Amino acid sequence: MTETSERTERTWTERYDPASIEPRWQARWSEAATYRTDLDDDSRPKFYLLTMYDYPSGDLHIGHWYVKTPTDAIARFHRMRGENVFMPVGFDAFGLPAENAAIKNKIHPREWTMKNIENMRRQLRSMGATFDWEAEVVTCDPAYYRWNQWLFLEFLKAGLAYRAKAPVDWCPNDGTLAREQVEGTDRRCWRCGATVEKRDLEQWWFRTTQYADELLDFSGIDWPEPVRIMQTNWIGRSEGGEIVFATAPSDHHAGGEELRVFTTRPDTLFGATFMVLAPEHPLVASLTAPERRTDVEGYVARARVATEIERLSADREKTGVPIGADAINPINGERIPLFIADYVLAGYGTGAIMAVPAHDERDFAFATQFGLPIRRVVAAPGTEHAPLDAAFISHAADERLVNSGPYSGMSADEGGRAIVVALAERNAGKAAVTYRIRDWLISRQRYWGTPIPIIHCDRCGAVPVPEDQLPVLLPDTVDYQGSGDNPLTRDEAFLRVKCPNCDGPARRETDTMDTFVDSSWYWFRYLSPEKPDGPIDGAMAARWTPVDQYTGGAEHAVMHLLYSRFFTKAMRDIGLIRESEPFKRLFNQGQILGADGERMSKSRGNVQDPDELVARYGADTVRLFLMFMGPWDQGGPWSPSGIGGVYRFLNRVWAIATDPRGTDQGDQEAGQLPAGQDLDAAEATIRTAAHRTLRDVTIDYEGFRFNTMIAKLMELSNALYRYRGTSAAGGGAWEEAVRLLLLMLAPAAPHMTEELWSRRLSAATVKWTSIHSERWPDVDAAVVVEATREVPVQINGKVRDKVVVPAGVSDADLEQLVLAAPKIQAALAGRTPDRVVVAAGGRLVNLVVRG
RNA sequence: GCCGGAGUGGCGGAAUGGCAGACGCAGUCGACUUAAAAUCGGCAGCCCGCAAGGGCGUGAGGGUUCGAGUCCCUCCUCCGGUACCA
Repeated sequence: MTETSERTERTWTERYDPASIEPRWQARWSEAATYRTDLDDDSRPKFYLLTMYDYPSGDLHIGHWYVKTPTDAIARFHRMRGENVFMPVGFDAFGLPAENAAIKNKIHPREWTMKNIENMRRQLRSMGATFDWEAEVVTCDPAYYRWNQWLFLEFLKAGLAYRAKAPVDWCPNDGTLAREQVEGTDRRCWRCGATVEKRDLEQWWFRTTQYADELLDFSGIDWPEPVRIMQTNWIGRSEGGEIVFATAPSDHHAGGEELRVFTTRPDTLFGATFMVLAPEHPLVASLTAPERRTDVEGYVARARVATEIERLSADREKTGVPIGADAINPINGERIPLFIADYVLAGYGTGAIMAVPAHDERDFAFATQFGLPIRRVVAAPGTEHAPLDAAFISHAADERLVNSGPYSGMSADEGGRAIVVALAERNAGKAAVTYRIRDWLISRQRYWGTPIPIIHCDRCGAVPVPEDQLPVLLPDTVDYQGSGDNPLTRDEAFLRVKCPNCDGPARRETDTMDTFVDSSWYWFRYLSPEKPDGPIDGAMAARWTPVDQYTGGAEHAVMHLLYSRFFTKAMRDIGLIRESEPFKRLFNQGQILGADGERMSKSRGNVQDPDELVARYGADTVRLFLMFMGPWDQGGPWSPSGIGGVYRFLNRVWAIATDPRGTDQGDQEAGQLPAGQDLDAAEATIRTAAHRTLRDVTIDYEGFRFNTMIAKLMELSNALYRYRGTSAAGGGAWEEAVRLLLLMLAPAAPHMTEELWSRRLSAATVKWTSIHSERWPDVDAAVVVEATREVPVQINGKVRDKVVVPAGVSDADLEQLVLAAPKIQAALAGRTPDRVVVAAGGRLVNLVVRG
C-alpha cells in the first residue's frame, strides 16, 4: 500500500485535461466581457473582422468550425498586435429551408429557426471564439428587417428599384419553385411531381445594371484574383455596335419595322446570312407567316421549358425554326431570312442577333445544320477562298476584310469602326456597350422573408407603405395547406388594407425579399443593432467601415459579394454612407465536405458533429486540427484521421511547459544533451530555433497559412522536447523559448495557452493577466542569422553533392569550393563544366557539362 | 456548355522557377512494461542493388529554361458558381 502510493507520488505529473480547462476559461472570459469591443475606443487602430454569418440550418457541423475558428485566430493575433478588434456574429435567419421544415414537420418557420439559432449559439461559444455577442443580428427580427423595407423604399425613391415582369418556374400545386426544387431533365416539381412551367409575374427589381461599370473597378480593395475575374466575367461588359435591320415586306406583312441587334463584330456585317430572334422576342408573333405559325408556336412553347444553362450549351445540337419572314441588311440592302432559336436569349442584348456563321461558332453550327450560306468576310492573306470547316474567329494583325464592298481590304478593327460610322449617318446603327449582368430580381413568392412594403390599389397602382407604418410585420399565422405556395396570398388579415393614397380598398404585396437583401448590408447593422430610428449609425459607420477583413466561402464569390458591393454604392448614393466598397480585404476559405466528398447535410447523413470531437479531445485540439489539415482556402472531404497527432502535439507542449525536467520512460537518451553539444551550444540552438520559428510563424499568421504555422510550432516543440530533462531545460534560453511557443500558439489554442500562462505567472508570483492581452513578441534578429549554410550542387540539373560554406561567401569563392568537392571531382571525371550557374543568392550551384 | 479553382507517397499535405515529399496520420523496428495501452527513439516515395550507388517520379501529352510541382499550349478528372439553396 505504502509502496504503491509513494510510487504514484513520484511519477505523477498532471496530465493535459482540456475538459477541466476549457469551460473554466470560457466562463472567465465571458464574465470579464473580454471580447465586448469598445467601439468608441480610438486609442488603438481599429480592425473590423467579419466572417460570413450563418444560415441556421440545423445541420450543425464541423464546416462551421472550419470557417470560424481560424477567423478567431486572426482576431486574437490582431489583438496581440495592438489593434481594437471587432468580430461580431449573427444569423441569416430568413430562407427556404425553414419553410420546407415547416411543411414537412408542421413546425412554424420561426420556431424552427429560433431553435436552431439557440443550438448554434451554444456551439459557437464552445469554440472559445471571441465573438462580440452583444452586437448580434438576427435577420428575421422585425428590428432588422424593417430596415430592409426602409432601404427598399429609399431605393424606390432614388429610381434604384422598379417593378417589371419576369418568368418564374411554376408548379400548379406548389407555386414558384427554386432551381433546386425542379428535378430531372423533364423538369418536375420535387414535391408533387407536376410538370414545371414558366409563368410571367410582375415582380420587384433592384437596378444593379446602373452600377455595371463601377462594379468592374476593383481599385482600392484587396480581393483574390479569381473572385475579381469571376465578377468581371459575370458583369460581362462587351463593346461593339447596335445595328438596326428592317423587316422586309412580304405577302403577310408590310415590313419596315426595326429589328435591333447588338454585335461585338460590326466588321462582319457583310457576312450576315440570316438573323435569329429569341423565341420570346416581342416581334415574333406579328412577323410569323401564317403557314409557319404552328411550328413557331410549338417551338416557343418548348423553349420556355428549357433552362438557360441548357439553352446556352455549346455542345447541344442547335434547334430553331424559320418564321417565314426576312430582314434587310442596312449596309447592303440584302434580304436575309429570320429564324427563332433558343440559343438567343431575350434578356441579353436586344434579344436578337445577326448571324455570321463564318465567324461565330454557334452561328456556324446553326448554319451547318440548316444548310444556310456561310460567307467569309475576314481572311488572312491568301486564304480568302479557303473552305471553312469551322468558324474563323481569329483576330490577327494581317487579316483583312473580304467580300465587304467598299470596306474590303481594311483591317477588321478599322472596317468595324467605318461600318458603324456609315450606319450612324443613316440612323441605322451606333457604337454600343452591353453587359451580361441583369438587374437583380428581389421578389420571392414565399412566406419566410421580408415583406415588400407595397400596397396595390386599383386606382393608384403600386403605392409605397408610408415610412411611419413600417415595419410591415410578417404575420405569424401560417396556413400551408401542405403545399409550398405562399400562404400570405391566403391571409385575409394581412392582405386587406386601405390605400395610403386614396383610402380606398387595397391589397398588400405578398412577395417577400430575396434573402440576399438581408446579407447585403448586415455588417453596418452590427455597429448599432438596436438603433431604433435608422438602419445605420452614420458616425459608427464612418469610423468602422469598410470592413478590414471578410472571411467566408468561395461559393459566394459572385452573388452575395456582388450584391453587397451594389448595396454599398446604392447606400452611398442615397446619402447614408461615404464609402463605395464594403470589404477591403477578402479571403475565401474552402469547404469541408462529408467523408463521401459531398456537401455536408442532414439529408445525406454525412454530417460530422463537432460536439463529439470536442468532448473527446477538447476545443483547442479541434481548432488546431482544422487549421492543420491543409491550406485554409482548400477545404476537402472530412476525415478525422490525424487529429490524434495534433492532440499529441498539445500534450508535448503541456509537458514542456509544466515539467521541463521530466523524462519519458523508454527514452534511451533521457537527460543527455545531443552528442557533441555542450550547454552553450544547446542554449544557442534553442534560442535560434525559437526566434526563427517566431519570424516564420508571424508571416504565416499574416498570410492565413495556418497549416504551415502549426507545422513550424510542432518543429519547435519537437526541438524543445529533445532538451527536456537535460541541463538546458529550465534555463534562460529554454524559458524564453517556452514563452514564445505559448504566445505563438495562443491565437490558435487559446484555452491551453491561457492555462499554462496563468501557471507561469503564479509560479513567478506575478499577478494574473491574460495571455491574450500580451503583445506579439519581436524577433531577435541577432540570433536568427546563420554562420554557415549548405549548398546543393547539381550536375546537369541533378543533385550530386552538398557543400557547407560560410554564410557570406562570394559567388566566385563558392564556385571554387564546389569544384574542389571530392564527390563533384569524381562525378566530373576530369571534364570541365561548360557553364557554372550560381542561383540567385548562392542557394544552389548547377554545373552544366555538355556531351 | 460557360466562368473560377484543384489534381504531389498508403492518407492529409510542404516546397519566392533552384535539394520534391517539411509537418502530421497510418505502417514498421527498437526502448519502457510481466504484458498490453500510453509514451520515447529509429526507419520509411517507387524500382534495381548485400552495399556503395543508380534509374524513375508531382493527373496525361507537348513546349520554354542551365534548371519546371511551379511558367506556356492541348487534353482528362474532381470541386464551386451559373442569377429563386444560402
